[in-house]
Amino acid sequence: MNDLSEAQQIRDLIDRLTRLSAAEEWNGPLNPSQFAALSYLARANRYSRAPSHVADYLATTRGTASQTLKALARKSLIDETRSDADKRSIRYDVAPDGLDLLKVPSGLDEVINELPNETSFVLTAGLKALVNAMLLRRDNRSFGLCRTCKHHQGREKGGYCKLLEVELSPVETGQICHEHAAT
Amino acid sequence: MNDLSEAQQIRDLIDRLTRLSAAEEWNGPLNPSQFAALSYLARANRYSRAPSHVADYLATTRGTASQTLKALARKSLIDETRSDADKRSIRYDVAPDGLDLLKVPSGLDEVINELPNETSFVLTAGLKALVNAMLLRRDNRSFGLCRTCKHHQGREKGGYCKLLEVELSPVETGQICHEHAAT
DNA sequence: ATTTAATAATAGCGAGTCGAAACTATTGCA
DNA sequence: TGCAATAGTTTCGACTCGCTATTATTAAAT
Repeated sequence: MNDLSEAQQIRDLIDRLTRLSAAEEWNGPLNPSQFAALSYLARANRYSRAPSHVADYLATTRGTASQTLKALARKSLIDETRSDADKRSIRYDVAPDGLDLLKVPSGLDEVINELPNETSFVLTAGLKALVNAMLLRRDNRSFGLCRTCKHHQGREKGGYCKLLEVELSPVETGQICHEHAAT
Repeated sequence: MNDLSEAQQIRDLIDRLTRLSAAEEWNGPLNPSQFAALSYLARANRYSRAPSHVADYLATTRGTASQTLKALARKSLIDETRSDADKRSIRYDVAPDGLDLLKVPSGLDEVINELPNETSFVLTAGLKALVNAMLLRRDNRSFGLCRTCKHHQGREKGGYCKLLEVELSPVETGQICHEHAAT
C-alpha cells in the first residue's frame, strides 16, 4: 500500500524528528552538537569524560570533539582537568551552569512524555535494536551503564569493576562507561 | 529501575542513531543536509519543489535551504527551472545523477530491513506519533502523500485535487505535497 | 638505556550548515 | 498608481565536519 519502503519511511521519520528537534535547539544557547556533548558528559563516569570518549560516543573525530568541548569550556559550562597519571589525557567535568542547562526539558522531551506508556516502551525497544545494530556494524563501543557490564560486580553498597580494578559508588554504577561490555 | 527518564532515553537513542547514520553519510558524496534535500525533492510533487518548501520540510530557513540547493545544483544532481506563471518562484527537479545516488541503500536502511516486521511496524507508528506532535507544536505543515489528503478525490486513473484544481496522474497521487491536510 | 612506535589532544584548512538580517525582483491588492 | 506581501538570494559570524599535520607524553622493542 505504501509507495516508500518501510526502511525509507522509518529513516525519513527519524531524520525529520531530529531536524524538528534541532530547529528548536538552535534557538537556545547551545547548538545540537554542543548539547549532545554536554549531555553525555553529565551521564558519563569519571573514566569516560575525555575528548576521545566524547568523539567515540558522538560518532565523530577527535578533532571535531575537541573543538566542541573547547566551545563549551569557553562558555564555562564544563571544566578541564588534566590527569596526573597520564599527562596527555584530559577529563571534562560539567560545571554548575552546564547542569542548569540540562534541566530544561526540550520540546521533544515534552512530546515523548505525552506518549502512551506502551508506545514509549516499544519505541525504546525498537530504537535500542537499531542503535545496537549500527554500533555492531561500525565496530563502535556500546557505552552502556556500568552496572549492566560484564566486568561489574555488585557490592552491598555500589559495586566493583574487575577491568579497572576499582571500587564504585552507587552513583557511579548508574553512569555511562566507555569500557562497557554486554554480558 | 532506569536512572534516565524514559523521555531522555528515547531522545538519546534517536540522537545517537542519527549521529551514527550521519557519520556514514559524511564518507559519501553528500553531507546529511544535502542528502535529505535531494531525497525530499525525489518524493515531492511538482508543486512542492521550491526552496521554500524544502526549507519548511527540513525545518530550516529559506536562506539555508537556498544554499544547500545551490550546492546540489553545482554538483549537477538537481536542475533549476524558473516558473512562467510566477517569475519569482523556482522549481528544482532531481537529475539522473541525483536519482542514482538515492538508489544506494544506507547503512541505516540495511539495519532497519533486518528488524522483525512487527518491530518495524510499531516503530513506524511510534515515530509517526512523535513527528505529528512536533509538527503540531511548531505549527509546521504535515507534507503527507497527496492521496491521503482531504482535498484529494479518487479517479478511475490517478486523481483530482480540489484545492489546486488539477488532474493528477497515478504517480503524482503517491508523491509528497506541501499543501497536504489530514482528513 | 635508548630509540622507536603508539596514543592523547590540538591546530589549521576548506567546504558547508545554521539563523538572522539585508537586499532584489516580482506579484497582489487597495 | 503605490505600497505591502512574497520568493529567493546574499552576506555575516559562529560553528561542525573530516582531514592532515604537529606537539606531548607514554609504552614497547631493541
